Amino acid sequence: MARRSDHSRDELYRLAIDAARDIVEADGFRALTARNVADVIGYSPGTLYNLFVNQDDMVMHVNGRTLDDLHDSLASVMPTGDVDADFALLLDTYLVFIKDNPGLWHMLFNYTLSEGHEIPEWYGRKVKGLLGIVESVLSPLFANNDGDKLSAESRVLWAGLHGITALSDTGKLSLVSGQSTREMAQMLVANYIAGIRARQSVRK
Amino acid sequence: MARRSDHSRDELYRLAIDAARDIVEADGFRALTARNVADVIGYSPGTLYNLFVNQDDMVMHVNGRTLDDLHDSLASVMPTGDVDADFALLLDTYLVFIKDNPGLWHMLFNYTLSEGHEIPEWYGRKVKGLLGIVESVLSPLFANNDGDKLSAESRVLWAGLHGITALSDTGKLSLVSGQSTREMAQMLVANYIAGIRARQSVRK
DNA sequence: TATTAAATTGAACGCTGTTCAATTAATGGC
DNA sequence: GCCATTAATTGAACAGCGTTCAATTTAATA
Repeated sequence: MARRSDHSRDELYRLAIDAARDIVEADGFRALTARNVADVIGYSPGTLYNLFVNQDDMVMHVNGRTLDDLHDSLASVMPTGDVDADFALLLDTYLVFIKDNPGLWHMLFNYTLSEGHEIPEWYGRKVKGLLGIVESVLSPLFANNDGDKLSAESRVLWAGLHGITALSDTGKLSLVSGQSTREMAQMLVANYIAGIRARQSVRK
Repeated sequence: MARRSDHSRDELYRLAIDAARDIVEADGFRALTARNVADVIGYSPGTLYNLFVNQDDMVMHVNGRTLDDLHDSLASVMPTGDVDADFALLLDTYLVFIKDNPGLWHMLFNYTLSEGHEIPEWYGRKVKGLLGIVESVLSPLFANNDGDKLSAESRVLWAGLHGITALSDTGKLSLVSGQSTREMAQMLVANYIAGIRARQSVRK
């Protein structure tokens, strides 16, 4: 059989992405197979290869959507200028997003492209968008002409936070002690921001 | 055929782990299949299931070995009491280890257990050993009776560093700007330690 | 209406993890 | 030295995977 007109190409794309997201949230990203997605949307596996070049590509598109959603979440935080309070809220918003989308968040950072495949350019753009939010919260710490420093510090703090959430998520931090992910993240933020301020006033 | 006496069980275990390590370094952890390992050591795939309960278990054992090697590397750093200098050296030693064992390090943090499988207890013990090294370097910052604080701060800083190395490794940080992984890690360490000191002297 | 072009399928290929009956060799007891 | 037992090893088999592609069918075009 061939050439059904049940859905346009765009509709099909959306169907596939939505099905993929459901599968990932329900059963983890190891269950995200072409046959599973095809079953859910009522098409054959081969059809998916009209939409995506391969599995890596499909995962990247799902991850891209997750980055968009995360951006929307974080963008709801309106900076007041109080860096500590603003960042605390940003952090909690992030942690809520993780709690609400554990499977998708896990795939976002734990699916690894097969050898030789590079992260697409549009993906980097989405990451930059996220970093922009972090920068907007951190910006009161820096002079207006210090944009380079601002973005560098933002990236480092963002990456540092990722380390805590990532290791907690995968259980690779031996979280035997009583401290929660949130507490650890708050410690990192507090010390890091205090460190920025301290090193600025010393002006070495 | 059966019951060759070419190797003892322990020898076989070592053969398998070594072969697995070679495969991972050569072709990435996606190439770490039972058949590939079996081919290298000259046994059949089934034999591997006498040594390991399944693929997850085998990967965990390879990762355990990597943690041991990393521990040995980092343990070569002898703390002088100068926290900044000691930690800088510790960091560089870590980065050298990553550079020398990119495939194994990548698998250590990017292989994810299949749904339902937990990280084994002995794995957590090895991680604790690593954290002990970090603590020994950071300890001059804290009073002798503040062991809890020391280990908490050590874990946070260690996790933060992991975020930077992990995101750099997978290209998920949009490293467009000029700063290298090393520079970012140094920023994190510098600010974090400065933050600890600053917040201690303020004693809020 | 005839022709072209696009979409869809399902079978096929080679790979994967894993299991297990069958086979063989080392071991322990006599 | 022989026999029964036990343990190790195999390879075939199963179900699943990503991916390709000839064949088919329909929509769009002329």
